[in-house]
Parts: sequence; C-alpha cells; structure tokens
Amino acid sequence: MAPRIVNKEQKKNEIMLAAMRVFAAKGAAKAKMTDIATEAGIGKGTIYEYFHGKEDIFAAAFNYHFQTIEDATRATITSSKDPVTKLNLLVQHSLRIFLSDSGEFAEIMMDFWAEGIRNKDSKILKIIDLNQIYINYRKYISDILTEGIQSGIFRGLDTNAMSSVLIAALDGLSLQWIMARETFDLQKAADIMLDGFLNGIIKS
Amino acid sequence: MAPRIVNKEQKKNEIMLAAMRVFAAKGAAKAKMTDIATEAGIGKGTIYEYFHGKEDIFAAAFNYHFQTIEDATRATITSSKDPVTKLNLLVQHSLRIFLSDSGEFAEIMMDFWAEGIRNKDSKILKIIDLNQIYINYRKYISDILTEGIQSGIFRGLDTNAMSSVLIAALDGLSLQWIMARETFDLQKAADIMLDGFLNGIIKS
Amino acid sequence: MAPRIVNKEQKKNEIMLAAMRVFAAKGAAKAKMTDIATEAGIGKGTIYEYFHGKEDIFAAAFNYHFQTIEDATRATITSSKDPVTKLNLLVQHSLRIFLSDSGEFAEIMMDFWAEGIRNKDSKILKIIDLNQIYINYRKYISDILTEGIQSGIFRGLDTNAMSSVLIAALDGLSLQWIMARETFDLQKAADIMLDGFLNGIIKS
Amino acid sequence: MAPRIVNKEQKKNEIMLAAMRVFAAKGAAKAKMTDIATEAGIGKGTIYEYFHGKEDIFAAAFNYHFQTIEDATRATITSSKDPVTKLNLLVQHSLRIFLSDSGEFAEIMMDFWAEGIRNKDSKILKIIDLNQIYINYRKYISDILTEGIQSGIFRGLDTNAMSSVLIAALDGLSLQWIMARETFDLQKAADIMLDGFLNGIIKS
DNA sequence: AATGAATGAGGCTTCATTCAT
DNA sequence: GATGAATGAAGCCTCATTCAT
Repeated sequence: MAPRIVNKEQKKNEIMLAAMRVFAAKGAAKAKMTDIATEAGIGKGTIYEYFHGKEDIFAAAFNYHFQTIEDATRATITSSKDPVTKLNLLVQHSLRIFLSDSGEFAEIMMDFWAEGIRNKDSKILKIIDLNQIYINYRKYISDILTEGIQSGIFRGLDTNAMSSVLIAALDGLSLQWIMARETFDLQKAADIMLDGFLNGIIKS
Repeated sequence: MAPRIVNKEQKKNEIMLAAMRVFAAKGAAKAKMTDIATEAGIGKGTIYEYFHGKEDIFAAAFNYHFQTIEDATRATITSSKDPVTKLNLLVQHSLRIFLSDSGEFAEIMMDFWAEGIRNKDSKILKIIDLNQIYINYRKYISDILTEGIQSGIFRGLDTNAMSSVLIAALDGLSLQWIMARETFDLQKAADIMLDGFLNGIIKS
Repeated sequence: MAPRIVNKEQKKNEIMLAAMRVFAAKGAAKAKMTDIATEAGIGKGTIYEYFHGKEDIFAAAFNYHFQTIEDATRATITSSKDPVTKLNLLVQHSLRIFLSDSGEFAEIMMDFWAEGIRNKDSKILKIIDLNQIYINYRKYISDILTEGIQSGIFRGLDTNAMSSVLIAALDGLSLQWIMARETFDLQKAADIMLDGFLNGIIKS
Repeated sequence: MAPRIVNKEQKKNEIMLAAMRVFAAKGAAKAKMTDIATEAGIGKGTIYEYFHGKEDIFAAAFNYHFQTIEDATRATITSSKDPVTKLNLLVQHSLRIFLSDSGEFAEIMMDFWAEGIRNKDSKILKIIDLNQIYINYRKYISDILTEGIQSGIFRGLDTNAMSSVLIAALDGLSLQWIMARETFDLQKAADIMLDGFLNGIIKS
C-alpha cells in the first residue's frame, strides 16, 4: 500500500556526507553530481529528491561542518570552569575534529573558506556566512580570556585581538598540516603554540 | 619597417595580472576566459598566444604570486643583521604585500591554497608546489631563529615548530582580515601577535 | 468482506478530467505527471494503473472531448425537424459546451488542435484523428443543409463548402474569445455570425 | 587580423527560420536545440551566440511571423481605395501568406496560438501578445467596414463584430486546410466564404 | 490497489578552445 | 599577431516511468 519507507532526514545527511567526501577529494568546483551520486551509491536523479542542486548541497555541507564544530566546541568549553583548562580543551578539541575521520574533511576547509570569503557580501546566500562564524568563535575565546582576567589568572590584555591570534594560529597550523600530513606534526606544533600563548598571558 | 614591437614577456604579464584580478573577484573556478580577456582589454583568442590555457594562467599566477613574495621576503630579511629586526621586517613586509594593491589579490590566496592543497601529490602539475613554498618559508624563519639562539638573544627552542607557529599566525590573521576588512584591524592584530611571540622567545 | 469496490472506469475518468484541467492550465507539454496526480488527489504511481503513460492520457482526453461534443451534437440535432432550428441549436450548443465548466477546457483546444495536426499522417497514433472528426462534423452540417435545400428552405449551394465555413467561423470566434474572455462577447458575435450565415442561404 | 566576418542580423534570421521549420515539422515542444542546429547547418553552441535560449527563439519566431503578416497586410490594404476591393485583397493576401513557402509554416500557427493563449496574462513574456495582434487585426478590418458604411456601400452594421467573424472564418478555414491539405480546397472555401460575407453586408 | 522513492535517458546550456581571416 | 565566431564536450537538471512495499 505504501512505497519504500525512508528516513528522509537521514538519507539527506548521507548524501551530504558523500558530497563532502567528494568535495574533499577533488574540490567543490570539480566535483560532479555524478561523482556524488556514485559515492552515495544512488542514482544521479535521487540527489534532487533531497537537494535543490549543487549549491544547495554545498551550503548544507558548509553549515553542517561549522555547526558540528560549534556545537562540539560549546560543549567542550562548558565542561570545565578553569580558563586555562578551557583553552587547552578548546585547542585539543579543535585538533581532534580536524584529525577525525582520518582528516577526511580537512581539505574541504579550503573550499569552505574560499567560498565563504567570496560570499561575504552576497545577501542571496546568507546561508553561508563565514564571517559570522568567526565572530562567534572569537566571542567564545574572548569570554574565556575575560573570565581569566577577572579571576586574576590572566594579565589584562586585548581579549579580542588575542582571540584572533589564537584562532589564527590554529587555522594556520591546520593549513600547514593539510599540505604535508606525513611530515608535519600538527599536535606537537599546536602544543608548542598554546604553551607559548599561555605563557604570554598568564600572570607570572 | 619593422613589425609592431611588443614585449611578449610584458604582455604575458599583463594578461596574468588581469587574470589575477578576475580570480580575486569571482574565484578561479567561476572566472571565464572571456572575463580575463575583457579585463585585459584584448580578444579572447589572444590569450592563447601567450598561455596554453586556463590552467596555465592559473599556474603562472600562482608562481608569480609566491615568487614575488619569496623574492621580496629574501631581500627584506637580508637588509638587517639583527634577528629581532629581521622578524619584525618579515611580518611587516608580509602584511604590506597582502595589503598592497588595496588588497586586491588577497582573495586569491584562498584559491591558491585550495588548489595548492589539492595538487599536493599530483606529479603532473608539479609547477604548483605549495608545500615546498611553505618548507622554504619555514626555513627562512628557522634560520633567523637559529641565528638568534646562537647569538644568545633567543632562548633555545624548537626553531622549526616556532617557524610554523609564526607563519600560521600570519596566515590565520590574514584570513580573518579577508573576511571582514572593514572591521578587522590586521595591522594591530599582527603587532600584538608578534609582540607576544617575541616576548616568548627572547631571553629575559 | 469484499475489497474496496472502485469503479475502475469512473476513476479512470476522474484522472482524465484532472489531467484535462492541468492541460488547460499550463499546456500539455508543461503538464507534469505529478501535477496531474496532485490535481486528481492520488499518488503519481496510481496513474499508471489506469493509463499507459502521458500520451495515453492525452489521447484519452482528446477523444473524450470530441466524442462528448459529437454525441451531444448528434442528440441536439435530432431533437428538431426544421433545418434552421437545427443550425441554431447546433451553434448554441457548441457555444454552451465551450463555455461550460466556466470555459475550463477551452484552452485545451489549442493543444488538441496542435497535436491533432501534427499527427495527421502518423499511422501510429490513429487514435487521434482530428481530420476525421472534422469530416464527420462537416457531414452533420452538410446533411442539414441538404435537407433544407430539398425542402426548399435553402438556396441551392455547395453544402460541403458552406459547412466548412460555418465550422470555421465557430472555431475562429472561439479562438478569439479564449484570448480575451472578458472583453470579447462570444455569444453576441456568434449570433451575428449565424444571422448573416442564415441570411445568405435562406431563400428570400 | 580580424576573425570571420558575419552579418549577425542575417545569421540570426537564418537560425530563426531554421527553427521555424523545425517547429512546423514536430511542434515547438518536441523541437530540440540539436534539431534546430542541424537544420540551420551549424553547431549546437552557435545558437547561443544569437539567442538566449529556446524560449527566445520561439518568441523571435512568433513576432517575426505576425510582424511579417501585419506589415504585408497593411501594405496590401492601402494599395486600394475601394472597401470591397480592400477586403478581397485582405483575404487573398492572407491565404497567400498561409500557402506561401508551400505552407511550410502553417503548422506553426497552432503552436503560436497555443503559446500565445497560455501567455495571455503573463506579464513576463509580454513579448508574445497574441490578443493585441488580434485587436490590431480587427481594427484594420473594422476601419475598412466603417469606410464602406460611410461611403454608402455597406449596410449599417456592428463593424467590430463583423471583423471578428471575418477573421474567425479565415482562421477556421485555414485550420481545416492544415488538417487535410490534399482534400480541402482552401482557396475555393475562402472565396465562397467571402462571397457570402460580402453579400450580407453590401447594400442591395 | 496504491504509492512515492528511485532512476537515468535526454535536454538545455555553458565555456574552454580552435581557427579562418 | 590578433581576433571573435564557431564548436561540441561536458555538466546540471528535469521528469516520465518503474517497482518495492
């Protein structure tokens, strides 16, 4: 009486993940709908039952990626009370996300960044708002720093600028790791970085 | 009566610069050959007198960009003897390049990075070897750090890791600036960053 | 406990009528099977339980439309004995059919005509034989005219040609009405037309 | 120094005519861009150098068709002073256009009508305004009738309604001819029709 | 009997590249 | 050398039809 029953939400997610794998492998621009369909193990036309088109998939992947990170980050941060521990957790956590799935999605970041930058003014695709994501991210860290200052652990400092620096260092290191996964020790570099960072802000 | 004398090399360069402007404006993937021709003020077919195709232009732009930076960086560094001054110059110089031409070419970096990452193994397009560029870059900074250590100015430290961190911070800050040029003070953030960085490595 | 009893013939008819409504609204070419299913309030797949495909529905609608007209016309004509009355009834009746259902199906005529014309040779789809329908239609009118001539009411004339003219005028007026329902008074135009037509053929 | 020189306007026209031939042969809906390209003896992509897309070609053909008719009609009418002669010329002329090119474009009318009707409200494609064309057409004829009335040749009558009837008869006869070119004598039917029409309006 | 999820052939359109002038 | 008209491979998307449930 009824046709095949599918969990539409779940299948949509599966397609999106397949798309992300293809994006990561060959870049969003060179990813063909056929590639995505094949990777998802479905027919070309089926994709359109779940997405409006290629841009829609990209936007979904974009938001999924950053939302996942944001959610996890928020959870991580609130799991501790000590600002230093919080920062430590934040960095470790960021790396873990990046390295998870055997770093499968790391390459995507470049496409997300590239597209996110290009769409920074476009009112049309406000779905992709990379700047807002960074603003949020800085706010998280800024709050931790302010906390640390108020509790006398950190020196008085430009919390917003320092947040930018910490994020920058993390992004930049990840970038270098993507280019040379085998030879670049991301974990170690990040540890050294955070060490120096904390050294510079903790009251001696 | 000699034929019109055109400096082929110069014209090729002009086309490449036109291409970079288009790449920056709409992304390499969405840049059409027609756009480039129009921007360069020439006919579409003429481009093929100077380049083999779109990929060729991209590769040329890629190498030009990084070569320019590398050359200038090398020149900058050697203009001083003091490691601290050298690092200062390096950072200031990097920003200047980035902000030059009113930051016209900043957006391109994302495409370069994206493509550079994707081609990290590709034996075919060894022309684009982003990793090697980063290796070189780390080497420059590493050398400065080593110099500083030997002359007793800097503490003993993992020079390679510290180089990575410095580059990472610079890249990451630039990224944040691209996304919000009006509201993000790149110069200030970089100054604060370098200040903290030097603080951490200079012997007290 | 007998299974739900559905009058297959009736449901088929319902689907066809739904299809006609969609055809009328957006044209047969742009009518999607989904539209028809939605309009009929059933599932897309169900249509195929009653029809072989879209062409089948179109053919069915085509024949239904003209058969309905033909049947009704025949009934109308035989309800009177006087040739003049017959022609009057014929015209009034044709208009009524056209204007019925608030002219819902009027737009369809164009698609029927277009497709009917295109298939004028096609041995395959002999189901759609618009020319035959017109031949029949002319025969009806021709017979009435002959009747009138024999009973001395009408002047001697080319009955076949005059039939064509009457049909032509009716078709053409309907066409003009379709294009401007609000401003074109079809009833009045038809009355004037028939008045002139009868004037020309009735013995003075 | 310069590429192939082409008369763009002329080539555009050629493509449009090729398209009309294809439209006539298989209907606008079933006409593929490939068919048009082949018919025009050019590559598929070349069409897009002259038209924005399929709809654009259709609209161009539509307007060309009616504009041609309108222009020629206007010229024909003004070539005489006598209302009766004018009407005669108008009818003969209309048939000639229809039968010209061996009636190659006759079938198109159905698609034009169908599409013109469907677009009667669409503000978007005001390019295709069939109703306006009919309004103009009725005006031409109406003016002739008024002329005849004023000069005492025609009886007083509803000029607008009579115009509609004349156009209707012409359209309707053409329609019947399209369906059975071999067996239907359009010229004769039109003559008989006009004869009756004039009989009805000329003062005895 | 009824359904709608899945499909892929087929169509439209884009655009890098070629080449006649 | 320069050009832009011409091209067709390639990609995105539509939608009639199938079929498992």
